[in-house]
Amino acid sequence: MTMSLSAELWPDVQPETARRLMLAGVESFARRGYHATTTRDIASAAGMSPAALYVHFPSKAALLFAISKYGHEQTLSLVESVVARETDPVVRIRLLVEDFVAWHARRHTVARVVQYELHALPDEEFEIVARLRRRIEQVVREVITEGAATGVFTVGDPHTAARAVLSLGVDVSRWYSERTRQTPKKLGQEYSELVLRMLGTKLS
Amino acid sequence: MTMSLSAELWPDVQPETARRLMLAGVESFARRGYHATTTRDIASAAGMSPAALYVHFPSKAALLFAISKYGHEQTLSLVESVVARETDPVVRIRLLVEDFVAWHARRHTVARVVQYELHALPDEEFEIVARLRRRIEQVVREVITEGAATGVFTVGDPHTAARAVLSLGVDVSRWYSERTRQTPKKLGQEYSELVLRMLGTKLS
DNA sequence: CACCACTAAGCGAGCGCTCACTTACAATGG
DNA sequence: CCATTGTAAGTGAGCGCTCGCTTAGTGGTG
Repeated sequence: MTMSLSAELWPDVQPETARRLMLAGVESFARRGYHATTTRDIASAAGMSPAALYVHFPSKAALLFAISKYGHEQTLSLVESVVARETDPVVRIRLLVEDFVAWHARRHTVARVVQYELHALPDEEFEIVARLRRRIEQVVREVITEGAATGVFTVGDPHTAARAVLSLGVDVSRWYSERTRQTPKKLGQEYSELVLRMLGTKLS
Repeated sequence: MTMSLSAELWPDVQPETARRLMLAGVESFARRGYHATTTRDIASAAGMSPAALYVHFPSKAALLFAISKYGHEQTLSLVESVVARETDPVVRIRLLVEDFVAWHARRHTVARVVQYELHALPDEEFEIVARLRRRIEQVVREVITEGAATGVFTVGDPHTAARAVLSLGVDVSRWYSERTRQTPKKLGQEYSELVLRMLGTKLS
């Protein structure tokens, strides 16, 4: 069974038209940026009239927020689920980077909007996604801090190391494209090796 | 002797008014993004009337191009000068990362525009800065490839490793701010250690 | 006086968004 | 079983406003 991309990305958004608008929004925002895309762009990419957007979303910014919030929740739960099912810091970091990087490659269009368009959000909505971002960073930092405490990691400052790890993942969405000759999964594995070495681990 | 920030950033741009406009542009573009800033924003930040911009630049896009081209040339020459004065791959990478990261921290406002607003450029201008970017990436890749050949680096794919190194540097401009409790120089040194470990070097 | 940097005023285009209206369809009741 | 009513989803037209940029004119300088 195959399902539409929009249904795969946002399974619990209803109706399908709203999902199509989100998909059109993601693609436009990723290509041209939020401020350079017009509501007419989005609507016509979704095969509808300009006014149709406002049946499902109160504003253009609300559409961006829906995309951004959903994307941040997805990456947070991805990170949290690794921490929930593993305990060894080395394994945690390996799987965490594998999944985080693979997601930013496979979903690079969504990820680009999530990572680089959040400043276009109104203050209140921005604060909500900023909280989610802080939680993601905190999880990574705590794993590194714990590994440093037990001696499996050797890092100067866990804060800086966590920043570096996340930078590597986030930035994948900036340069990755369909033409990249490396699958998301493979890239995630390669990056997790780089990160583990960066954190001063002996590769097992 | 102190000199204005704009004169420090663009010593050979004349007259001073043009530099002030570039500085105002950098600050506006970095804060709100290219498409969200208006020519009125820029002009009033430079203490002039909206029309004054067009005395010195033919368009808003041309102002962005001037900023972007200058910034790319600066980072390229930074990278090339390290390669010109050192030969050991380990030393080259260390200094290269130190300088690249420190620049992206100290000049994070300019760097933000350079790294994240280039898609707003018209096709022709975009192609010019894209060429500069490819040269930067090429230099880094070649240093890593050479180090891998002589055995001082151990990396799976030099292409991926080069991407990772640049990602770390570029992304600094996204999160670094005046309030960051680490000087650009210190950050560069810490990052260069992370990178050397990432590339499989024994720290000397 | 000629020149040049700069301004005040404003033009045409296109923006986000709204409004009056139509359509498709499900529920209700005699 | 059909006529009636209510509702959600969508359209075409266009409003009020702001955008990038232009034009006509001004004041200071050599």
